[in-house]
Amino acid sequence: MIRVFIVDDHPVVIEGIHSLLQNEKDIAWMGQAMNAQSCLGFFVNNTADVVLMDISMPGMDGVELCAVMKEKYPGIMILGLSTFNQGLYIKKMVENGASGYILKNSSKEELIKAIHAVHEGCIYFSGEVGMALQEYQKSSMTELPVLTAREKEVLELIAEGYTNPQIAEKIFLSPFTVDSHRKNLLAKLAVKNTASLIRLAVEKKLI
Amino acid sequence: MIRVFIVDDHPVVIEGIHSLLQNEKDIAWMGQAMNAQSCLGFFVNNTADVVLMDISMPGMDGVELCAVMKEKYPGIMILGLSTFNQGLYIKKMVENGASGYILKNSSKEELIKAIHAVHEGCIYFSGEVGMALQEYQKSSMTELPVLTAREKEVLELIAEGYTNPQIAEKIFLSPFTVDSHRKNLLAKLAVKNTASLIRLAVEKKLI
DNA sequence: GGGCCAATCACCCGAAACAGTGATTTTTCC
DNA sequence: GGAAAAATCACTGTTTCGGGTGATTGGCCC
Repeated sequence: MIRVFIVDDHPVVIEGIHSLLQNEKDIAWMGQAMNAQSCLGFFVNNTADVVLMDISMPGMDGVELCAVMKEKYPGIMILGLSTFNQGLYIKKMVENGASGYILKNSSKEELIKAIHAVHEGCIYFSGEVGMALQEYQKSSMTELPVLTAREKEVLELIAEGYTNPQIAEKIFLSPFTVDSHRKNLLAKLAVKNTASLIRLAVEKKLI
Repeated sequence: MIRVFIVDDHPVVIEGIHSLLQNEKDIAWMGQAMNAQSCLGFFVNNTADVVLMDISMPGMDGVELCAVMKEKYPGIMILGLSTFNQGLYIKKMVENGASGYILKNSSKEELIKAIHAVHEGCIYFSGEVGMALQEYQKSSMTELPVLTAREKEVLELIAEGYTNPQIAEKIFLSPFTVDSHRKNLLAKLAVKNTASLIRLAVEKKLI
């Protein structure tokens, strides 16, 4: 028996999902909340196995609530719920501990499949969500100028916190040369200083 | 009918999975490869729906091969395969386009469930793998000193590439004050310069 | 009300980064 | 074998960073 709780600020969604689930024999409806506070209030004296959580809510949003819930009750599995199919939100939700993510217009089958998968400890994204997530991952890595081997090497060392003279010593080059590579990196990646260089490098997974 | 291909350098694993799948009516065994080159060779004249891919192989490893395959044949779904249950590898594999990941000691049911999910475009991680991935995410965010609101604000602006004087102007402070916050950031996060500061900040998702 | 700490501002100094310019050698590729 | 790209080194400024040191104010907690 899987005990399910839902947090969503739209009564229509709560009702809709409630009715989709009410005839399922292995799913028990534990209740609902319309905002983060009342959700946290519920779990003081109660519990559940799986929480369906809207990603956008007034006050504390789903992403934050997810982190708080997982901190307090690591055993409760969270399934993200949203009308939007956007990679960024999905990723954030998962980084904060959600085990899956489905769209509000999912079919009954998809919903139930997701609840079961999440309850078993699996991580699950339904078809369209999975696609969106992969598209998002891909989009964050395209359109990058090609860096040479030396440039990558220098970039790595800069990211590790070494200065030009230290890098020069480490890879047996003149500090002038290291400085040249550094300037080329700034130019190629179109950034103006070390801070934005490293940020870009980490975000685009160059290092 | 789901056409399945496998890449793994261990004949035992290939045999084992082949025998697990051979009685499945909706799964067609397309063939196998024992390294990246022969896998790429196969797909020049053939195709498949789902590729089971070992993560560690001699020569080009699964993570790289995954990226290449997805680049050339975006429609082919890739399911990572490994004996190790390590968050880092799983994450890398998914960042490179894999749609799921299972352990080599998975049960027949898990294997088939994963193949179906991946074929439908879903992203799927079986229970223990899902746990490992979440543990890994969590571990990358712990043990951080608490930053004050101002420090976070300054950190964000540094990461955007602004210098101390520019930041001072932007948030109406003395450049000296901004510099103080900056030095506090370096001290609190125990890093020696802007490069490592920004790297840490991005990796720990402070910005 | 006394202690704590965030937030603010101030100065000095040496080291590092950044901008600009130019040059030579080695590798790579057609 | 010759052009293009990468890799190397060099010098000169100016700006920014980072280390050290210290001070004042105001809010918060017990």
